[in-house]
Amino acid sequence: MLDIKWLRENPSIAQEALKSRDDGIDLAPLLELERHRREAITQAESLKSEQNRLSREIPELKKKGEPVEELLSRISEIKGQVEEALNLQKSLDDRFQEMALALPNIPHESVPRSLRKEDNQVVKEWGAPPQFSFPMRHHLELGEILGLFDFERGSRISGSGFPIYRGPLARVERALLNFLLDQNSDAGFEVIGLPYLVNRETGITSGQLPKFIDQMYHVTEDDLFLIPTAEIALGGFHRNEILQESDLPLRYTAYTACFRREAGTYGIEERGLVRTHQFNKVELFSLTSPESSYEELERLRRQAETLVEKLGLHYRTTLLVSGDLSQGSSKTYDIEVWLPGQNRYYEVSSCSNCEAYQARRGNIRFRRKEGEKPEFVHTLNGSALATSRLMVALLECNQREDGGVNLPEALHGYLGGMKSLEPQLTS
RNA sequence: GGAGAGGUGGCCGAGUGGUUGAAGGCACUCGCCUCGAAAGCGAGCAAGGGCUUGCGUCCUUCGGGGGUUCGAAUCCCCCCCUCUCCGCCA
Repeated sequence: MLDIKWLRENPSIAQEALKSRDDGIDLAPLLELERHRREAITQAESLKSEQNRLSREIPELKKKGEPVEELLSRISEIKGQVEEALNLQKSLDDRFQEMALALPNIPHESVPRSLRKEDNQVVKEWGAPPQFSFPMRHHLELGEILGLFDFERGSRISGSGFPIYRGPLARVERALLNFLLDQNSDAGFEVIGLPYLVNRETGITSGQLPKFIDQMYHVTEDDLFLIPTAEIALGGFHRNEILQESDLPLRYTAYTACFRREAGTYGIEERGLVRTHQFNKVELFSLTSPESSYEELERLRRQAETLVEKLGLHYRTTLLVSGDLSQGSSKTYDIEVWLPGQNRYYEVSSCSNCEAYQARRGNIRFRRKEGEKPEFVHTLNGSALATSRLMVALLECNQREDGGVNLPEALHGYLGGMKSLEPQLTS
């Protein structure tokens, strides 16, 4: 949600900024509707005020023992008008809310303006793509050799896109999750355990609802939604709160399973673990004052990069152009690891500053000083990290000629001495 | 799922139809007092929104939504949440 007052006062700046994200956005109807809405409010409130004033005269007349019939008929007359005005206001307001909730955030000034994701800027590269002196294997092949996946039974019990990890890989993922949480915790992020199902209001807070409802698994019986990322649940964590300035920044990290319907996406080039309906992810989430949120964004990015570095994976960091930003973000860095099997980089982390976009939707505020007006906080989120693609990278990048895979040193302590995945001798 | 109790301002807590946005207390802010502080005394202290250059003024809000009424924190209905007991269950 954007600041409607700001929008009203800076229509051309806003329009231009939004066009840089999506050509199709036209603010004019929204602003027009907003004007009508305010007129309707003024009208309804002045009528209501009159009704209230007349009502207050009744006890006085009664006290004096004078008749109230005439006054009552005047009131009932005005009541009809009040009701009519309120209905108009309500319908304008509903339409306005609907349009306003659909608007994406304004890109930060440091974000390159372009609608083409090919224009995303690589701002950092670390390490180099692995070179193989033998025929490189796709992670599915390695999985076959090492007995790591069971896609068939995964689809038997759930459907396609619900992979099953077996044997050592299941343990490697657990090691990864623990490693990631420990690292984040050491970096000052509070580890919290979250619900995976959230209510509608929480979905709206993060910007996921109402627009992307078709991408979420929806439990209609209870009107709950399976989270596509822990960010959604974390965004709702402080909903409707007024925090103290001294509370900020608040830093959280959480592991959750993530659920995405991925409606409309094709999976042919993304066989295996690259795109699935359910995956595991550790998330970072910060709430800060407006003036420190961009500093915080760099912190999140740095934290995520450090994790990839400790795992020894080649990556690059890109600054997304305006047209590639997600709904709520003002500025986003993607961290992408190289997947030899796909012959391209794939996102393992996305770090975004949503500024006040989510805070406004979820009414998350803070007060600088006793007696001062509350202000909206800024919220930031970053994956640190998503494990399925990480595991693809670990498998494909660290493979040996015999099909075995060496595991990074950072995980050894979490694996009870296991340092590699070895080809099975029996089948 | 069944029975009961409850949900009021940053917190505690009064309030069963009429200037109650809400007594009282705590916390907080300012002033007096004091060398200074505490105590004491006095004053202030909800959020959102409309109109207004401003002073200000009006509207909404006592878990959420509907209803009754000229008027609802107070009465009625539905829902949500918390607590206790029972049932069921990882």
